[in-house]
Amino acid sequence: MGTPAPLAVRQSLASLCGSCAGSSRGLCHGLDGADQFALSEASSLVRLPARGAVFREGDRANAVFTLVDGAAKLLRTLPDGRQQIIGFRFPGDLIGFTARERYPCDAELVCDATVCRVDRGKLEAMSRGCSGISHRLLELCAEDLAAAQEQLAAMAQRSSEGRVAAFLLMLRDAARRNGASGLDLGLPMTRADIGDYLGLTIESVSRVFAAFRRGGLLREPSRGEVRLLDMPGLEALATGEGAH
Amino acid sequence: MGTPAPLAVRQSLASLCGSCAGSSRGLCHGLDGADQFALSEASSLVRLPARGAVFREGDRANAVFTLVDGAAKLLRTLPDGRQQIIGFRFPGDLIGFTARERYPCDAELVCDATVCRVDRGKLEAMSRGCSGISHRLLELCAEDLAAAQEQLAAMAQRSSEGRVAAFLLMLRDAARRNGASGLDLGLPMTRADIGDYLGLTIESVSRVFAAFRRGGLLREPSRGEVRLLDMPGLEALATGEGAH
DNA sequence: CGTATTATTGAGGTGATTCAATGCACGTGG
DNA sequence: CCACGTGCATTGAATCACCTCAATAATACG
Repeated sequence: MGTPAPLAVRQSLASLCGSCAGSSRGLCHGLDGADQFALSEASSLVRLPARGAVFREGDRANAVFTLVDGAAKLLRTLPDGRQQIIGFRFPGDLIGFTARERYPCDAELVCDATVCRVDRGKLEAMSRGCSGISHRLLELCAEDLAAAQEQLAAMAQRSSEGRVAAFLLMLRDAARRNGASGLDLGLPMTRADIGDYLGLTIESVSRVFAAFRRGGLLREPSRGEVRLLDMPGLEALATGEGAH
Repeated sequence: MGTPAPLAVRQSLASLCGSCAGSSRGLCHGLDGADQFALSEASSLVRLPARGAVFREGDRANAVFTLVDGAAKLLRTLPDGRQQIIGFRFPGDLIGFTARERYPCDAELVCDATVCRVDRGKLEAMSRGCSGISHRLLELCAEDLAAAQEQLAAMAQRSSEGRVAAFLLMLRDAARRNGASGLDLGLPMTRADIGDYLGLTIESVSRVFAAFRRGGLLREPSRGEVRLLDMPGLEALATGEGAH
């Protein structure tokens, strides 16, 4: 992990950075070539299986990760054993960035995935040197914060249909950021995951999906896929029309 | 606003910084004397009345504020006119820090308050110079993020009693950070504010308070004051005993 | 003192949950 | 190839928690 990446990996990272610089979320976004190169020197690609943990709550936060491919969930296990899902992460998203010594939650993959691991010490050393990275980290943190607060607002006073609609639109936005149309979505997470995220039971989630299907808002061509058919309808539900 | 603070104010800031350096949350925490002085040079004290706005959603984010005294709420106005309260802030808390160009939400005072205004340009210039401030900002942002995620977890699957209990404990923690016992709390916000924060109606909030009073969990000696009588009971409710 | 604002309390309705049963897809082993 | 088990999703019926609507009470303020 601490050793320099072999040439082949370094090259894949270079191209990776090339692509993630185009995204509005990646770690490299807005960095100049030198910074990007420095970053790729400190990083390594890791392939992990579905249900694998990127890290666990309480682990020493020795690295940050960029999700290259796949999908992950951030979660905290509650005292009574249930899990609260904090959020989902998609390709291009940063995972595990914190100012604390230990990770504040688990990061678990919902399907096979590839992550780009960046050593924290090296990242911090770099961020002291070049203010570009340091500023970028702050931006990312602020963005995460805004997203969390957004979601908070979303969650508190929305009906089950509103929550699921908002969730689907979030999924759509994530897909769009990665170049997809936003009409056909991968839905790698289970109903249980969605429920734990939205504060609903499995059954409620299932019923809402069924209602959306009946109402012509979406289709599910197969397990793990959704096609959104009525964006305006979903937007309306998510925006609180159906708040109560 | 852009002019240097008069000597009297500067002195009060010096003492302010002295006190806030003791807190674990203030902007100055962990900064050395020189940094603290530089910071006080860039700041000014402002006194605002209850219901006054520190800033509004969409305003250019030209400054960050430390709440010196009083209490504030952060909120977003929903399309249908209701307000979603993102969070409450208490003395020592930083308000309005963002990486974006504009504030993402309103900041409104729930009672008369004093804030310490720091010009953003100066703060950023300083943060480029001394990495102490820059790192502190990142820490604060990460802390806010953790708090928001914590609250998210709290909110989603808790009963009304659990939510109010969690809210009271949050208030207690804020009071403790400012040196109070945590038993007698100021409760400057209305039931409506609490409801908008917790995703409950005014009536539900009122009923929960009534139930807590009947159950001997707390007393309300007067409007705007609470005395917590049964911490373990409240903790139990907040921790999800009464999850459903 | 009267008015506005905030808080409380009750009765009834609605939506999400709980409990329970069934369906469906997938992999495994006979 | 089919029987079986497992995990995930769906659906139904009954319950319960919170909301809505409405009236009253307490408090603050001019």
